[in-house]
Amino acid sequence: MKSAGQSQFDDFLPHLIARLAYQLNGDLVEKLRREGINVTRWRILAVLAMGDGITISEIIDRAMMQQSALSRALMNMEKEDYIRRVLRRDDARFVEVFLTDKGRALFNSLNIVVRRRQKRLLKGFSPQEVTAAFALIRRMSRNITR
Amino acid sequence: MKSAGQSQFDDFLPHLIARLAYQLNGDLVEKLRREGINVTRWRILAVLAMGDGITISEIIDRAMMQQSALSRALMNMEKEDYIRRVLRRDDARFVEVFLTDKGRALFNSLNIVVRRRQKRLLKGFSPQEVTAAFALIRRMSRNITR
DNA sequence: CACAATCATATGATATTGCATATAATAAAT
DNA sequence: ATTTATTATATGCAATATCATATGATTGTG
Repeated sequence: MKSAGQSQFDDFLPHLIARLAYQLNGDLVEKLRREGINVTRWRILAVLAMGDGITISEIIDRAMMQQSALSRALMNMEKEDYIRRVLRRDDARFVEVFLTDKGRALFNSLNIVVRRRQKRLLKGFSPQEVTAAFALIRRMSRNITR
Repeated sequence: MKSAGQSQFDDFLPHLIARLAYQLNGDLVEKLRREGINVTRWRILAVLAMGDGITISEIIDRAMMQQSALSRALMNMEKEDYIRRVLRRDDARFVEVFLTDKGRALFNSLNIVVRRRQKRLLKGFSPQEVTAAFALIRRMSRNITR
């Protein structure tokens, strides 16, 4: 009875994906905790490290979070001097967000460790399999957004 | 500069997976909101629907959440008569959790809708591609847990 | 049998999130 | 030039999550 239930779950792909993301996350959380930050803040750092001076709305798309949560996270991160917010000159509705040196240093120190996760995730995959993995995830992503 | 950053992100598989899970989640949230429940509660219902009478610890594994969060969610769901908790006879450390009729009815009404997501996720996939998709996700899952 | 160790769950304190709505700046319309 | 809409971000408040620790039950040990 129990094993039947379990297999029913394992046949449901959205659940398997959620589980995989959860596992990946748990792995990350441990590392981040030692630095005193959480996944939300890590994502913000990562997004900004790929290119700063972007607006809140742009961060939302890339960091996968809600506007209100982001707004508050940025407020706290600014207090702690990881980022700074600057009103855009020609249109003061926009806030442009920049990494401080402290923020960039934190990103760099974590990124080395975090990048290893991809290798672990793809351990034992042939180059073709790696390519296929990327293609598959992207394809499912597109299926959902449309 | 910005597009380079974006592509750097897109080459990072853990991020793509997190994004896909996030998209799936957002999609789910909309449906659940109409019924007045959240993703946490949905997962609990789903896990129990696969087989009840299980303990908190067993739910944790399957529903992908923390013990303290689960404990509180169950407390609220019991108040609202979706589940009930019963101490295990021979070992009162354990709590066995059961769906009530109300809980089961809610699960059934939502499950029909939610199951369609898998079809959408896999839209345009051949049977072989579906098989490959499951295999891939499971393989990455195993890579992470080890 | 007392006593420590272990296990399963609950809870206090605090932080974070989510929803709804407010504010503030700019664009568009009359 | 006002008024109205729209866009971008912030915020009040309630719900939830997290961390650390407490409680209560059982098992093992001297």
